[in-house]
Amino acid sequence: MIDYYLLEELVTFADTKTLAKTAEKLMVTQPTITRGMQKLEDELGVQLFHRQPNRIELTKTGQEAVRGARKLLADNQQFVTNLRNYDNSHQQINIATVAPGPIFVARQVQLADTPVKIESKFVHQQDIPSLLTNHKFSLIFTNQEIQTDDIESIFIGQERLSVNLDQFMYLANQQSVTFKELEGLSFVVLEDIGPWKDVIQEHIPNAKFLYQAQRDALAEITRYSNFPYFNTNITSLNPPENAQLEDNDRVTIPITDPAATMTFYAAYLKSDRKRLQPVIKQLAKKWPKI
Amino acid sequence: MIDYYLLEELVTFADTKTLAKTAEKLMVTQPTITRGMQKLEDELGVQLFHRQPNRIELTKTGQEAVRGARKLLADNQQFVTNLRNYDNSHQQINIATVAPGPIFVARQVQLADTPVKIESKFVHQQDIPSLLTNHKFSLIFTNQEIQTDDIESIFIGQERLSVNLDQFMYLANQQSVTFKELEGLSFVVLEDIGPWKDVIQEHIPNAKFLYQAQRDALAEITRYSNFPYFNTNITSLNPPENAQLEDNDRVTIPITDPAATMTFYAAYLKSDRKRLQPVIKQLAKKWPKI
DNA sequence: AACAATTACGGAATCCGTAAAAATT
DNA sequence: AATTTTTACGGATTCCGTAATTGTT
Repeated sequence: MIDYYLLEELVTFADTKTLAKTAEKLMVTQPTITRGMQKLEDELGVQLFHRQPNRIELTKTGQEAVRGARKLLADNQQFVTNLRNYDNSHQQINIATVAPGPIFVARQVQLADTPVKIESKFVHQQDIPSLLTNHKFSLIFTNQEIQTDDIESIFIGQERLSVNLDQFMYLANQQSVTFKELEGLSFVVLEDIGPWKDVIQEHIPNAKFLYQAQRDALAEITRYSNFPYFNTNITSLNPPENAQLEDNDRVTIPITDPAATMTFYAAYLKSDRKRLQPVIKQLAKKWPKI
Repeated sequence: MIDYYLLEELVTFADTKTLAKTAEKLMVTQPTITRGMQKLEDELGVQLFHRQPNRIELTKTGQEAVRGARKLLADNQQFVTNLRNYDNSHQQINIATVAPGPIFVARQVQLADTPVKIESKFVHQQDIPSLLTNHKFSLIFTNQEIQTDDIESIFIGQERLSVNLDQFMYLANQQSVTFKELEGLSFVVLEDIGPWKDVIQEHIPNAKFLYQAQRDALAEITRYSNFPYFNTNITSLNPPENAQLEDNDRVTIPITDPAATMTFYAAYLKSDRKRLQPVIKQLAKKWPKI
């Protein structure tokens, strides 16, 4: 077994090209590195360096050793972080999501023994497998099903987009609207809404979107202007302090296009299925029907 | 970075279930293991064990740590052997094959600077990718093409099976034979002939095969009996000491079935292409045409 | 009483830094 | 002259073994 500190010295040498700079970077003295590389060669039983009195460089085998060493070091690092994530995952249930909606539902979940923690930043669809297998999160809401050897996903519920209009707006009397009918309007929209951003940008022709980074800034704008903005059947679960968004001068009208309805699944490791069962049950139950 | 000796203690504990047995297996004293596991928990920052005064067992996190540790240890081991193989591969060219034929051709190869070493045991087709990427061999003869991200294979030549018959045998006057015509005969065959074994067993109906492990035992039998045996266009490259197999009382007749012709490719790492080019060139050149 | 784990202390092995040397640019 | 690697030696750190302690079965 090769000790890590030797691999670290080797990799640093590959980056710095001299033993002196290696020593400096690792904050030790040159002789330490000299001995380290001698020991590494000795333990591996292969020649890693071409040596001249004033010059030392990697052999082909040495370069191959560097490649392997980099991987071993990265794997060791990964092992530690994975394990800490795993430990964390098993003292509480960490939930993430690709879009804001499911957060409101997840907040309603209460478990007897296990705390539930919800990540505020959204994750990207393509990162979900590694985030689960690395135990960074135990359960991730996604709008695309995932099935792999280790991961499965289960239907949780649907979120339908509505538009919130000034009551005197010409569309305000309709029971429902389509994206097409919203053509050309200017909307105030939260900056970070995950895949919804693509949905509205693709489906509402010639619309302008005034993106707001902060939720309270958006609330402020909608209160003192008549810009339309978006709601869903899920945002009704907003906590009371955000209830100011409910405004009598405005009406909420559902959008009927299929693209305005997003289906959410909960993705998790199959090995976690049993542990997560009560959470998933509550989520599906508390999810507002359309 | 976690030191390997701690991971080794952890893995051994998982196998033995008590610190005492762990110590015994690793040939150290119990306190060493106690301290080691304490240090490991401390460095990882997670609880690996449920501890009672007289009892210690892995937590769930501990079990996860064991899985990770096993992999890290195996990877470290693999790193060392890979590197030694790599070093070896770059001081000589190591050649292996799935069938005996190409060995005779490979023996003809002579390079100015690099020695060529030929593995006597045959490898299995499915092991070729790992044998190449682990640098166990640099070039492997196979009868199936291989193309992956790292590996390519190139046509080298064809080997055609002939049958060697007693000159007074009823088929001995023919210019060629088919497998079907050999039906029901008893053949003396070398035990280890790779994929050829399947070929003859599948294609010659009701035949009996008297397998011989040793080449000289087979030579002995064929000399003092009139059992038919097999040759190919490649075995003509046999070194003189085996030339005794050339026997005037016998005739060699080619088998015309497509299955009696085997196509060989040389598989190697794409990164080795340049280094192997002269060998491959010689091989293709010295390969006897059918 | 027997067994398993832990703690305390002293010794051994390993690793490191300082100083000096050797050789090149 | 300046830079780089290597060797020699003494000190510091870490790791280990022996002995003793604690608590359970």
